Amino acid sequence: MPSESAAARVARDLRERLSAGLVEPGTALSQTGVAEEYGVSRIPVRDALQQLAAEGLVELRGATAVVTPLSIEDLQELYELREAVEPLATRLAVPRVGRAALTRMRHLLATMEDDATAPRAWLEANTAFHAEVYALAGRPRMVALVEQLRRLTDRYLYVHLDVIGDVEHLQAEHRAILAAVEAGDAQAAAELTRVHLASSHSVVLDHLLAQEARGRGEQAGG
Amino acid sequence: MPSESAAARVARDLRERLSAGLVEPGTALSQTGVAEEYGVSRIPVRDALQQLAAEGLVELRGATAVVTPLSIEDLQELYELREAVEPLATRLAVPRVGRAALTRMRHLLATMEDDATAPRAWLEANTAFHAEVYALAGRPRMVALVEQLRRLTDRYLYVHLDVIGDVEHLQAEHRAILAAVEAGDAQAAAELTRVHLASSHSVVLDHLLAQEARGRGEQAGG
DNA sequence: CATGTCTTGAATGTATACAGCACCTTCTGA
DNA sequence: TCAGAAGGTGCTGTATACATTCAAGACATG
Repeated sequence: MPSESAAARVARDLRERLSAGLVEPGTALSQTGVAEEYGVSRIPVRDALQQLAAEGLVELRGATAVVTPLSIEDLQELYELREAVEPLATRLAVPRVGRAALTRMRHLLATMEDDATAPRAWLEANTAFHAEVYALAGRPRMVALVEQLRRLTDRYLYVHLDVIGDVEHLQAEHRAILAAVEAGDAQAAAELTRVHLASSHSVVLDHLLAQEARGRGEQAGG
Repeated sequence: MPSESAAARVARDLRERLSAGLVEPGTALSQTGVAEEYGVSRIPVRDALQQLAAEGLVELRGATAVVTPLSIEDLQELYELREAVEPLATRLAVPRVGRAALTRMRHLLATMEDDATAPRAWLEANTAFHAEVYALAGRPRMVALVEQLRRLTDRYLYVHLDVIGDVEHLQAEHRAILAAVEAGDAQAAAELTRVHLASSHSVVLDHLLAQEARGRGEQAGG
């Protein structure tokens, strides 16, 4: 057995590809096809797909696994859940945030504010910035849930990669969150996190709606 | 293929047994052993265990799956999550609650208040009572999460089955929730749900602590 | 030309088979 | 008697093989 099982390898790679939106939502992932693609048998693929299904990245429609479709309702629900859980995780974590985490957060903030940072790197820094706080909540299930929800929303973000990093008020919110965390004000940090999530939701939703309207326009015009 | 796959059957049965606390937490569930027990091969068992691991009922410690241990910290975290999500689901669902659901809820309330109801039946009615509301939230992911969290907390409840149904203020809270739902007051219903969860948490925690103290006493005395 | 049926193919669910690893037992030597 | 090594036993991960089911397409028929 290699250092990592084939199932884990397939799951990790597929998870990355799916949350980065590299596979069209609605695509059927046949066990046979995935197995051939990764050069393994169907058993580890079954394991991987099962896990991804549990994480919500694929749906088991009857027998076959299909990449979970994107929808405005789903996006809404995901952000509702995040707005419920992430402020809570923030509130629990703030009293435990130490010097080292704050240093790393400042670094990540600087990376995000650097115009030279590519959109994809911006998104990764953004994820890491928030994860720094959550990791200190000492709530393993909560952290796992937050990561899972973030991966699911990432699929919506990657569609609009070009614009997300440019939204100035998101950056301002990051600075405000960091300030509250530094001040040890858990309640404020939690509320700022909630507002920040609402902002993100609104940014993505706006672009999604605009895109949809554009799509309809083209359809009607062409 | 039978009407239901072997993997689904094993998963459903194991899930039931685990959330009912019929298997000692910490027990290792070997694929081979479970396979023999259900008279199937290891492949469907792998699928089932994988799914249960994703639901948090078992932990994959290295290679083997062990029944997730119970702990006061875990109970705390589970209730923190439930208190974050269930009031939200309630708030979203209340405007959609119709006549039929209210009737069923009244029935379930009567069942719970009937002294002839056995503890286990009480717990099932309790679950169904709350599920009536959540199901109408129109949030599939949220509902799945709530069910998952409830199953995980059930493991703690079943340990103290004999006392849960006797706590009068839990019954009173149910009546209050039903009243708020009937009145269409989403905000009140949500807040009452949060309080109700805090009550449940406290009831279970008290008994868990008492049991632990008793255990220590016996250990010290014997 | 539309429609129903049959056939063929592919994909899944599952069983069996094999290889590697870990832990435990046991035996040997000091 | 105790420490250490050798063997065995049981587990997992994975590949291969087979039965079953579902779907699509071809063909006959009204």
